[in-house]
Parts: sequence; C-alpha cells; structure tokens
Amino acid sequence: MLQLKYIRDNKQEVIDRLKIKNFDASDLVEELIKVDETRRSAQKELDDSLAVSKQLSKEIGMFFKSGQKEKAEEAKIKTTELKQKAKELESLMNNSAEEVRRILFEIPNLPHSSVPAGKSEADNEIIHEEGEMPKLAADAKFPHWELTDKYQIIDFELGNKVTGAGFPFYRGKGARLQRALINFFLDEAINAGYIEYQPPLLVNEASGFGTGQLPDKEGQMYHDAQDNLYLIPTAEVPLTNIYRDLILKEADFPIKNVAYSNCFRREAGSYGKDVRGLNRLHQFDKVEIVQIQHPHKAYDTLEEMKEHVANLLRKLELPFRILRLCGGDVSFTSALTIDFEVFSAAQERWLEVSSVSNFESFQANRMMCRFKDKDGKTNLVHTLNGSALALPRIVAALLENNQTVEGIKIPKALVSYTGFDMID
RNA sequence: GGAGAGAUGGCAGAGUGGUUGAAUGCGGCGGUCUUGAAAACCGUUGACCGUUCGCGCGGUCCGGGGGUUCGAAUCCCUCUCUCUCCGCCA
Repeated sequence: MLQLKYIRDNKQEVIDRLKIKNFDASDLVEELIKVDETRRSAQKELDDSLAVSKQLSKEIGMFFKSGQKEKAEEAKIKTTELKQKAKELESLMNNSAEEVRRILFEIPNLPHSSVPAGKSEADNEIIHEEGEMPKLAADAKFPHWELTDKYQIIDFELGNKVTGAGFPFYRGKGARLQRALINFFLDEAINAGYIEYQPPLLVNEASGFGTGQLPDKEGQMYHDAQDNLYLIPTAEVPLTNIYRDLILKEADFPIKNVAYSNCFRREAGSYGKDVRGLNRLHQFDKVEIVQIQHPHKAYDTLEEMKEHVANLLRKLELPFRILRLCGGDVSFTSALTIDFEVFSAAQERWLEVSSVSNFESFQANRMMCRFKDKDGKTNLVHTLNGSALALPRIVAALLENNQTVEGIKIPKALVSYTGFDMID
C-alpha cells in the first residue's frame, strides 16, 4: 500500500500517475484525505484529554500517599468525566483509522515513469527479442499435449482422475526433466549469489496480506478453512514475508533469496486454448528469486534480475522476448513489471514464463519491513521478485521446439541434469 | 487428539495495581586505552501516531481484543500463538 503521507503531500501526482494504470483514484483520494483529517483531529483531542487525566491520576496517587483523602476524591470525579469523553474520541479515532486503511488497500501501487499507457496485454511494449525461431518439419510439428502422450511423459487424464483438471502426473523422463530443470534453475541462482530456501507451502493470513494476495485476490488461492491457511500461489509469499515486521540494517542489502516450490492457483475464470495442456495448471513448479534492496538500488537490481532470467533462457536455447507491461497489465502491487515470453513452435504462440517486478515500497509498507539508514532513520525497503523460472511452459516450449522424428532433444546445458539427451 | 505451562524491548530475562517505556545481562552504537585489534572501563541505545520550520512537547504500545480501577505489564474474561508431557505418525 502507498504511504498515507505521500498521498497527502502529492495528491494530484498520485491521481495522475494512477491514470496510467487506468485507475481513477480521485474519489478515493478525496475521501482518504477527509477521513484522515477526522482521525487526526480526534487524536489530537484525545491526546490532550488523556494527558490531563493521566496527570490527575498521578496526583491522586500522591494525595493518597500523603493522606489527603478529600482532595483525592475530588480529583476522582474529574477523571471520571474525562474518561467518558475519551471513550467517544477513541472510537471516533479508531473508526477513522480503520476507514483510512480500508481506502489505502483499494489504491494500487504507482506505476514507474517508464510504464507505457495501455489497456491490455496487447499494449505491452516489446523491449527485446532474442534467439532463433525454430523451423519444424511438417512431420514433426505436434503440440506438446500430443508429444506428452506419445512419449508417455505427462499424464493429464490420470490427473483428472485422481485430482481434477490442471493437476497432471509427470512420469518417467517427464518427471526427470522436471527434476533436472528445478536443479538447474536453483544452481544458476545459487551461483548468482542467492541463498536457497525451502519455504512452507501454506501460509497464514498475515503473510497473504503482506505480499498483497489478500484481501483482493482471495479467490485465486486455495484456502484451508479449518486452519485458516492458504496454499501459496508462488514462493514469493513465504520468501518475502520472512522480512515482515523487521527493521534491517543497511549492511544487510542486498538480500537475495531463491526457492523452489509448488505453486497452487485456482485460476477461476480461465478457459479455452489458454488452459490446454501445460499452458495453465492449478499446481505447477517454479523457482522464484526475491530481493530486498535499498530504495536507491532497486532498479539496478531489477536489471540484474532481468539479466539472470535472460541467461537461463539462453542456456536453454529458447527463443524469447522481453516485454515491459503497460499500465493496464501491471499488477495492483507492482510499480514496474517485465515479462519474459518463449516461443512455442507448434502452438505458434508466445508463452509467458517469467515475470520480474519491482514493488518499490508497496509490499514493504504492508509488511512493515524497514531499514535503518546511516543517520539512524527508519525507511521502507524495496522488494523485488521474479520467476526464474516457471516450469510448465518451459517444458511445453522445450518439447515443441526440440521435437524431431527420432524424439525430443534435450538442450546441452540440461543434459548433465537429466542424465539423457533425448526423450524417445 | 488429551493434559499442563507460557507469551515483556534486537536477544536473554526481572518485574504481581501508583512518576515503569519498563531492572539486569548480552548484542548494537560512541568514546577512553592501544601502532592496530582484543580485553577492560565510561557513556549511549525501542517502535508508532499527533503537533512544531526545528529544539521540543503530547499520546499509544509489555501476543490480539474486551473488562475492573481515579490509575494495569501487573487483577478478570476471551481469542491467537508457542513450548512441555502423553497418544498417533512421515
């Protein structure tokens, strides 16, 4: 969430910048400022009144000690009156404070100045394109869902039977390919200086709230009502929430964490060709990188993370492009997001395999994650994360792009991880 | 699942109704000493909100919420979480 003080001081700027995200904040901002004023004046009055009764209480204590009972009784009456007034002021203050928070939750993060205007993904800006587009022979041009059947490496039907759509079984070389990719991605991250974590796959409400999944995206997460825990949609949630309610030291920067995890997404409302085969699953595997950084260095870090992801795709020999998301496509919590898409040759479409974002202080403000600067002042940290990488669509592209009549070729960089160079 | 214990500052750990935001130790920061470091010694060291140009001043916070009282870290209720023992079990 945005900082209240920033909105107060830069009202028009906030409204203008949010227009890039196609978000009309004018009414919310007006209301926010009004309610905040109520809160502040209530607090001022309350504080003054508490100061008086606090002083009186101390005096009563002294009167009792020195045996001046009558004076004590007199003061008691006064404090009782003050108490009633304080109660009313307190509830006014609390109600306004709650209202302020409610409004703040509804206001998205401000987009970075480089975010292009636009309504939908069609308006995203392609900033880089790289790699050779595969040319498939006519007798070897099958979508991955046919290849997985042919080589019996992923069983969607079995998943339907045991769980439901979107929960496939990986089998034989399919399972080993998964394991190889996970290890490859983790090793690459560790070599780049990230600390590996194995996080919990279920998180509590406070964590879901900290990274911004709650309250608005509640329907996208699987929820265990009995224990009030949520299955993580990404390792970003546990990995970032490590730092909830902490005050870090400047020397701690940069914090670089990586985790492999299963990710669970309800994907309510998805349909059609988007969900065919591996294109969209309810459970999938992902290696996620997270950085906590000094505000001044956050955008350099974003570049570094972008380069890390690009290198993974180069090593996997997949043609890819990088997009800067437009205002309409950048998420609620993000200031700037860069997507990576790989070309999947048989489907002949670009598949999103990574999303790298800078949240600036938006998550940090929700999580109360701060650091002490050189002058001893506390400031909010900046948080960033990115997929490095999400597996299913990588597998889809690998299968489709590398298919031959003899079988599916494994890219060189992966062979030492898979232990085989061909799926046949 | 059953029984019990507990939740205090970055950490450890006192405090059972009256200037207690909270003893003490550790850690952190500054200094003395030292060629430098360590040790020792001295000093300092919470967060949030409001107010002020600033110094400052006021308020809140001892797991969360509610209550008793003129006054609560301290008493009562309630919720959550953690730990220990038993049971079950990878």
